[in-house]
Amino acid sequence: MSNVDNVAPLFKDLADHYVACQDCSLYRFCLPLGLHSRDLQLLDKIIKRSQTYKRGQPLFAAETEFTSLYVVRSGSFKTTISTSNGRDQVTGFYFPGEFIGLDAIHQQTYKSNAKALESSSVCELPFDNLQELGKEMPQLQVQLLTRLSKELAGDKGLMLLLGKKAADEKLATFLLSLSQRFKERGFSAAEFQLSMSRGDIANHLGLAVETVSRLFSRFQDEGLITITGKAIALKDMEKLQSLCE
Amino acid sequence: MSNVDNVAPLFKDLADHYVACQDCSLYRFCLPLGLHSRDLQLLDKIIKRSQTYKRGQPLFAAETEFTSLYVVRSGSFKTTISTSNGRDQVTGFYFPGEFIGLDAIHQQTYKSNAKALESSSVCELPFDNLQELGKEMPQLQVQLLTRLSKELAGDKGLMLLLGKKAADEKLATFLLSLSQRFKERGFSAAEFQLSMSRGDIANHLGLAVETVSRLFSRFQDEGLITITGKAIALKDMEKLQSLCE
DNA sequence: TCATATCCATGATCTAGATCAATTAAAGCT
DNA sequence: AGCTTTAATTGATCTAGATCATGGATATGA
Repeated sequence: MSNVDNVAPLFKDLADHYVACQDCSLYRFCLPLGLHSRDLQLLDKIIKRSQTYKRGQPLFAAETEFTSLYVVRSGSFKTTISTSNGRDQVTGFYFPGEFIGLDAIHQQTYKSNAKALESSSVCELPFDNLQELGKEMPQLQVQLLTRLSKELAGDKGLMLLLGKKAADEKLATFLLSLSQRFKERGFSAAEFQLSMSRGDIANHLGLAVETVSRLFSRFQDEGLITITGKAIALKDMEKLQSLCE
Repeated sequence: MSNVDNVAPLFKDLADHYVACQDCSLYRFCLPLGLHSRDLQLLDKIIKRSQTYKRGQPLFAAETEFTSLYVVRSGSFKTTISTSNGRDQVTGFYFPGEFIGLDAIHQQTYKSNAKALESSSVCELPFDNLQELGKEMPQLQVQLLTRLSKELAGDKGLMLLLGKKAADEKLATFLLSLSQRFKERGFSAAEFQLSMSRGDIANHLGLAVETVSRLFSRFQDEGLITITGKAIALKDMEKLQSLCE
């Protein structure tokens, strides 16, 4: 997640320093929520925090062995799945506190590709260790279940978007979803950086790049947004909202 | 799930008689898989098995309080979500052994509508009881997690379908997905009844009814299938497969 | 059993958004 | 700093599939 000058950089140091769960600014979005202090320390021990990823670097690849879940610590990622003939679909964008890899549990194989969109870091949760811990920590299992359920609900919403919405409704819905997630994390809901390319946005929404580009221009002409490169400001949230239906 | 004459009716009596989990023909698809006999009996006790639903009857409605997960025992269901202005998207079809309501866990509110497509029955799993049980039965939690993960992976596949596939690819993919699920359940992979309407299929695939109707006719002309009303036979699986990409 | 509603098939037409094409603007690299 | 590659914008054209329209087939129900 990129910063905007006028916004408090809540997460800026996460990539650089070791931060225990209990001191982490992501605590309230994250897995440990609701765990007792003792349990939290046990969880803390199994988390690998070393990794950082550069723009474009893969976190994992489809069809490789599932070993770990990941939680974004800083930056952002995208996931994609592919047809056998090479077309692919961006299935999600992931920001600090969000889980990546949940759809790999059932077959013990990653089904998606995950790539960093900018310089990013993650907490790695080796799944076997997590399950061991879960046996003595029902609360942890509940958290995991809740996370999975939340992603599932989000994906149903995306199915509605992909199946039933017009291009402008899709883009408006997408922008407000980003806005909401930035807001929850203490960033400005109105101004932020798009860490993903126009192509990624288009792909994710089931549109052509050109359509997204034209819509950005049109939205700007209509006073809904201002956009310069990757920097976007939402100027008329109400109208954007009404566009989502 | 409807029957076809030449197929062994594995599940035919489930709606009529009480069947304990350990005697249930769905056992190997279902939640109890891997539980010890003692645990199985405990699970068995919290399951409500009374309900049957007629064609069109709701199992639950969106925006109502989440109380239970459901597993289809016989028949089939569809789930839908709606935009505020009344358009809706069929998010899934559910057959015996499949879970309904998993996306409601995180907000304790059903997000979707679930409706029976034919005379159907379910096992109701009150979620609070299930969680109580989960505290002493890690294996149960693992099963739940796995189920959620599987549905999540399926939905990512649907996103690929909705976002990137052409109409004929969508329909072929859909038919083979049904075929696969029938096969897993001991029914014919080649001949089955479509319990859902053309409209439901079209909606689910992000198409117009007319397009689905035309495609069924075209597939029949091309010798890929034969279809008479709700009865369909897949005549050329290889070609259908190659259409999916 | 007949009536009425819903579902399905097929043809004719239209359009949102894809594709093609050319230009400009940013990012990376050495 | 300049060179090369990739990303983004904008315009012109095309097309897959939506929409509109009609008639036939299947259910539902008094």
